[in-house]
Amino acid sequence: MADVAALAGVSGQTVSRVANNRTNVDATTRARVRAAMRELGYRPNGAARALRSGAFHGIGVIVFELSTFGTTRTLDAIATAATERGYAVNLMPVLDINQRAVTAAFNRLSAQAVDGVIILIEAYLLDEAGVQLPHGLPVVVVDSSAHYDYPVVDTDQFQGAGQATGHLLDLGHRTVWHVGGPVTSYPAAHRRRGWEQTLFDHRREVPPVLFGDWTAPSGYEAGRRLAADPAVTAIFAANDQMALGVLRALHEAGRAVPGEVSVVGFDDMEESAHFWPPLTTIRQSFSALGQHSVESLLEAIAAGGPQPAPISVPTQLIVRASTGHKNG
Amino acid sequence: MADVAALAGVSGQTVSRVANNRTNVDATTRARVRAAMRELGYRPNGAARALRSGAFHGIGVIVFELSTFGTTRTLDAIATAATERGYAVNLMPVLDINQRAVTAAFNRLSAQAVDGVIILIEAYLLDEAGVQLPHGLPVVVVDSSAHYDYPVVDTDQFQGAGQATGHLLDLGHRTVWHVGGPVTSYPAAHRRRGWEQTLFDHRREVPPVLFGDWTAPSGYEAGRRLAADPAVTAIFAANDQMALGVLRALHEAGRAVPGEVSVVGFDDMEESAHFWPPLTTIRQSFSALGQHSVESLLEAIAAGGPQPAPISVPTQLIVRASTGHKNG
DNA sequence: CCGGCGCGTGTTGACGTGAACACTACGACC
DNA sequence: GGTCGTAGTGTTCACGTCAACACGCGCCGG
Repeated sequence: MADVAALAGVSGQTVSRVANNRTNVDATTRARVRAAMRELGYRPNGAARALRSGAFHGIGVIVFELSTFGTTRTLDAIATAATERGYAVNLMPVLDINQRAVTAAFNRLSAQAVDGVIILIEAYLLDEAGVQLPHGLPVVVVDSSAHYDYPVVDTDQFQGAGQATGHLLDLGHRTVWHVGGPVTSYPAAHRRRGWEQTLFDHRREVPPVLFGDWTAPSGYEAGRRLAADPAVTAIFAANDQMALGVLRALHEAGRAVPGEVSVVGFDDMEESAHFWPPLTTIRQSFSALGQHSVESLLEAIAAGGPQPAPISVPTQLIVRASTGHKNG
Repeated sequence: MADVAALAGVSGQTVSRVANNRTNVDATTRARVRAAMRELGYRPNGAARALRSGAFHGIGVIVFELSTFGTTRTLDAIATAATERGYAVNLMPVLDINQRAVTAAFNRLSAQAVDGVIILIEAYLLDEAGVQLPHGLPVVVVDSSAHYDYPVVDTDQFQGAGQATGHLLDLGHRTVWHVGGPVTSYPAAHRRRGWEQTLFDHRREVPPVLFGDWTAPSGYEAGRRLAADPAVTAIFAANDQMALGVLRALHEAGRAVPGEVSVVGFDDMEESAHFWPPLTTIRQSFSALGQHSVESLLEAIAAGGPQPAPISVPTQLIVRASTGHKNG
């Protein structure tokens, strides 16, 4: 900055004023400073700025694996929303699911230049790791089961599972089998409860749950067992990837979809519309999820502290070719 | 920091020494400072640190859309590699594909606290936007067609396309049809040239390319046209998502895969193994891609300037059920 | 003709940290 | 017993920026 000031023949303060687009600078002076900036390739030092102003204009996002579909989409929405509001996004990956790794991520966090944090990993990991979140750092958790004193944003898992199950019952199926997510996952538990409650409300039998781990192979494994049981005519998988595995198992067993068996997923990945057959599923609005998290966090930052204000994002049933009337 | 120092009855410098794990601090003093830190919830100010040391220990990653599979996986690998080396990852999304948005992203970049940048968007966007990369900021481009003076890291698209095409010819197919990526995309162009060259080397007829846009719907559209042509027995799609669309179109047209038509994709997404039928594809090592980019960038940062040292990551043919002998 | 006001610009200092240097106390060695 | 080295700690200052205040000049009204 000093170099720019010298070249333009002004003081550093004037350079600062130009850099920040202040009004009280003469037009010719401004032009001279701009020229000097370009010539020297000057760019303001973010660290000094942050130090001076006390705010970093950055948020941290703690993630586990980007490879999972939902996390990625949410992160995308968060990044977009944050950028639009002039905030930078700092990615903080947790390298391993264990206490040490999570704690390490939070220590890294402490040293980072962020004004607040969005937590995208499942709450049970935090519980297990027993992490202590830094004081005075606003936090938003994207997982409705978090029992911390932080604002929470999440998809309405319970409602979505109800839509999926209800849709299958409406089609005349006696009951609905469920391929669930991992036992440890709270979102998976909410979907399971939504399914269970709907069956209960309709006074239907509740078949045993087959647990998967969100991946297509685990869905395939569950699908093979379900395909072997002729009583099974309707399956609700806790996400689209497992539904894909179920579809493959049904194809291999020669059971027609939706002729003999109907299948519903959850998430509405881009690909789901092109599975064979195209998958009926529950659409989550990841963009709404991301936007709300950023908004909540920035509110908390502005207010100087976190204020719990849970937000629940509704889901939408997308009917495609993988579901049909029983014996239809 | 001053508060901690006062509470522990030491100078600020000693607190600094403890925070940085220097050796020359008495054990009892160290313990006292640690206790004071905990009590006051002290965390070092990243901005001041960066200002003092001149290095931010952070890298920026410029991305367009996280929703595309390859970008996400690469970003994941970059984040992991960077974190392992003690670097923070700053996500810089380009909100729109147009000159203004790209330029805006680069301006944002200038103000950000990063020591270097990895560019994950396609090089042609940079060309079109005519952006001027900041001076003195090391850059690595993940797109082998970049003609800038920066280190370049990319998957060997040409080799991969050759493997895919060669595999189909080995199975006895007369020639191979191609569903290509967007005309503007250089990686798509490389894959197209790899396919073309292989057909040429085997003295086969080169059918016209059907251009898609990487998405399953565009693959579906291309697939419908190919399905209508009985001469088509082998299709190489430029990515797995388009291959998925092709598969669906073939199913709908009643053409058996691989009985009548063989299909190969590119990327090896997690789901590809569970498509119906499971998809033969070309696996890219995204983790290698990410790791190499980070390594190249950190080298450039350490050296004080970028040094072109192109890295090409090999591909691997993964044979699954979607390909078979002609008329087999 | 003088006081005051407003605009454009310069000067000073502080944000939190850590390198460089200064200093003290104490043990080892000749 | 004096000199030197070393471990532990304190003091000073600069990193780049910007808010707060100070200054000078021209213009207006009285």
